[in-house]
Amino acid sequence: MSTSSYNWGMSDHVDQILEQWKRERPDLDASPMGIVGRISRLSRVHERAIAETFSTFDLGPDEFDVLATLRRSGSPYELNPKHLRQSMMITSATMTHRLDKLEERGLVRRNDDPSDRRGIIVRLTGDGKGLVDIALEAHLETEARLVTHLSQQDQTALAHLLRKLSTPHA
Amino acid sequence: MSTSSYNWGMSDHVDQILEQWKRERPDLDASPMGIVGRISRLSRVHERAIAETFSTFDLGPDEFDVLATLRRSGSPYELNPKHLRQSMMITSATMTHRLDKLEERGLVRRNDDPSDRRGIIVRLTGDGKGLVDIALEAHLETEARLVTHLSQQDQTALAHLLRKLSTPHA
DNA sequence: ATCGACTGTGTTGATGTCGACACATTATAG
DNA sequence: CTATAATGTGTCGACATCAACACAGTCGAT
Repeated sequence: MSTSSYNWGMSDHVDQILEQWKRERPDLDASPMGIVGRISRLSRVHERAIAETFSTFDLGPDEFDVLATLRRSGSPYELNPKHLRQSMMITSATMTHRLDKLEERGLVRRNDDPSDRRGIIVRLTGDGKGLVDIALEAHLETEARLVTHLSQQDQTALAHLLRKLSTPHA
Repeated sequence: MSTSSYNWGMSDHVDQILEQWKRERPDLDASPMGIVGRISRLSRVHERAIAETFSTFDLGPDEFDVLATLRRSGSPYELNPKHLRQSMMITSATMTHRLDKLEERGLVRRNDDPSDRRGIIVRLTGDGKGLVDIALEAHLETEARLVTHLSQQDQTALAHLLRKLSTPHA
């Protein structure tokens, strides 16, 4: 049982699931799992590979997300927690915790927001910028490796379809 | 800032990220994010919608996964924890915890494995089967809703490309 | 038949995440 | 201007998950 390591190129784990449902619940159409299920599963696989890359830099994917969001926002690498939260779809509790850890390590700093006394502004430090800049290169190499076995055309087509799926109000 | 609600059908969140990297790190090719990043993000969005559906049945997606794996394995709805773990890519600690909860609620039962005294066999109870059978229908409706704005052709093409991406040894 | 390596399950401690709430500040309605 | 609602950040308690380890049972080489 569990033909997990044998794969002759046509059937993946999700295909097996679809076949099982077809047999057990032929009254239902499980085809959406062909998309949703694979996305969920791929996401888990990718996250592990990515986490391994970041472990080289003593970073978690979560921490990298914060640093990278600040980095790509451009100089002076400042954003408020609300923007960061919305960008990465996490709650305020999680963001507070992440920022605490990053601030302890000197990778970001929290400063007062001059325009709103409730708010703060998170700023990438020099150390933070240096770390994210090198981690980013390793990260992109990992991501490239995860998709290399697709042809360039397939990669383009897949990205296009995923973008369509991401925008319900098309 | 955050043109989040403005969307004329071409640009999504990941596109904005790609543009930012292009500006800040033009030396790097961030295009793999067009696939990996979207998969990660879609997975989070989907998981929330799916979790909401299951909450109707006082189930988490994690618990449903166990019940559904047993259900679709067919009568007598028995699998060992190792098979379940491999199928859903979690550790033994997590599986033990999930089974504890499901067993407390009377949805599964742990029995001795007659062929291996180390092992056990997890069996779906009548209650468990009843619950998973109705939860499955609601779940599939949710999943169908998540992909309906793609044409049938796009859905087929996307599923096909995702399967390719899922099988590195093609 | 025996000894060592491996396997299946469970335990423990740590961590990341969330929901619900708290507090101060800002925005809005009258 | 004042009262009320909304907002930005943080705190607290609960929970799912993981890595590392523990232990009993099985397998395999000799």
